[in-house]
Amino acid sequence: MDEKRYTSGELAAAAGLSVRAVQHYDNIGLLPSSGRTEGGRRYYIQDDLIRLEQIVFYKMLNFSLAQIKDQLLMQPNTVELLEMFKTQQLLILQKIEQLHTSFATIGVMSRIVEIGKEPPFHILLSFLNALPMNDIFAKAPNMLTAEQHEALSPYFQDIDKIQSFYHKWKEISIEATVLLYDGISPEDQLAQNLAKRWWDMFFDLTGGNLDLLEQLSTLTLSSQLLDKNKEMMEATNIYIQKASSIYAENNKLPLKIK
Amino acid sequence: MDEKRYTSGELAAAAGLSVRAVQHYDNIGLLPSSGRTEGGRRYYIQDDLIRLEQIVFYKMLNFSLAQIKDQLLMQPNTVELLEMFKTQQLLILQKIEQLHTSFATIGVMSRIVEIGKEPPFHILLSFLNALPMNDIFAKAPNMLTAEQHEALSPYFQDIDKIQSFYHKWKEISIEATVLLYDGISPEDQLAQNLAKRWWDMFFDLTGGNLDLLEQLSTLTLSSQLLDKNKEMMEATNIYIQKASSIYAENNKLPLKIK
DNA sequence: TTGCTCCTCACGTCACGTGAGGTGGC
DNA sequence: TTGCTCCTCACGTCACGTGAGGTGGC
Repeated sequence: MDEKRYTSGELAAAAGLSVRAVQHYDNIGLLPSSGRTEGGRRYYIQDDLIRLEQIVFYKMLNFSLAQIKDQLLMQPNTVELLEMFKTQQLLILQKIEQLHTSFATIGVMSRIVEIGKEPPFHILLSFLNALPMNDIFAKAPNMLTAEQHEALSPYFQDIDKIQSFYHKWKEISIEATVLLYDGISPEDQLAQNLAKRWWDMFFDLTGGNLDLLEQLSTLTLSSQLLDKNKEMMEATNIYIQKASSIYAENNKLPLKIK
Repeated sequence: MDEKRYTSGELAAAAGLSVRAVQHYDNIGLLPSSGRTEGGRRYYIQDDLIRLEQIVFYKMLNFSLAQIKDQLLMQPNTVELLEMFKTQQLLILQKIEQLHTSFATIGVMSRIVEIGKEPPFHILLSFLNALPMNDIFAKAPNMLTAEQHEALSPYFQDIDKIQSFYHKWKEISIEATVLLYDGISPEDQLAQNLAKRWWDMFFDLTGGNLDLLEQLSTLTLSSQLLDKNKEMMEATNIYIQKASSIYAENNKLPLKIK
């Protein structure tokens, strides 16, 4: 009894791919056809379709064809598989962080262009280079003092919360850098708007727990940076601290910053 | 008086690129050298460095070299520029969403592999295909009833909150689909754990405002899908509703779901 | 004169898309 | 016999990296 046979077109349709892609997978040995007809056409069987579905699935998880072929479909043991998954997740988080930085920076650019100013490319570029592009999730603990870490850990459980916090932190810092190099005073309304967002960011993280805010407001995420970039980060941090202090006083926030 | 001249190596170092990249930009006309020495070597002037910094900056914002050359550096007017920025931000959000889906799905895979099960590739793949891959930010309003929209809008101001909500929704839905096709009852502890996360997700969004939870819990994000995929989404939604109802009863949550 | 920098081909990367020109299979 | 599917080259995509073999410039 014969098994059901598929042409490459049928296989492609079933998996949502192009015929060309299926041919490509045959060529690189990722999904060899089960044989050829007398006329030289590829045919596939049921097992091939199952393998193809696994290929497509792993592709959607951002694995390369080489990884799929040589590692994922080679019956790895559980430990190896989990290892690959973890590595892949870290890579994905890093890409997400970069994209978020781009997103925020474009937002800043938009606001600059809207008010008819020339964007300070050099400053913005320095800032982007100064950002710790490595993932904050692995590094975050190293950026905090032990005291801060203890105070914060209950709020850093939820990965989305950390991300949200870090994204806001990045966005506010970029804008602060621009204001600073524009010679805008920390007392200016523009800086005070930033200061409000700064406080909101912390309120949001702690759910309004005031006890932690003083502790937290000393948080700076400058890590191992080039000296030149470090200087710029420091200057930005100081600027934000100043603006935040002024905001806290004016709005009688029940806390103070050194 | 001569201007300061840079060799391609100096320019590359100043911008953090390779010499090869600078040569490439010359070749494609993105950054033509200001001239050649008698020996045939490229040289650049101060203006070239400024242009290069703009190029590098836009590259970090995920624009292509072609876009940078033909659109961004061609002195576009404000409207055109803002248009490009907006488009780019949308593209970035879409990429982020895809990456988040991959991240969550790998998490689900890890948990399946950890308990020694065979991953249900076919099911997972169908689920991924059923997800509205287009950006939810443009589409979100269409997925809600007018009533839901009114109730939710105060909570959808913060883009990070929407993202966080959507990511959790995706993750829980994937896991629910797996449980469902594994024949696990909604009363099972595994499903009840999911139900807890489901409620937590809503509590988190509304900040604990109970009035909205009933309204919200009817939320389903199935949009324009293929019929086959729609069926699977519906089944998953019903499964989650069941598990959530049971959870609400058992834990005496002050609300009920139809 | 000795290193070091920079030069120009030209192929490789990654996952196919896109013709061109030909033919199998119902 | 007529369409439609599938076949094999082979080049194109994107932003360079990486040699190979040669030479400018201090």
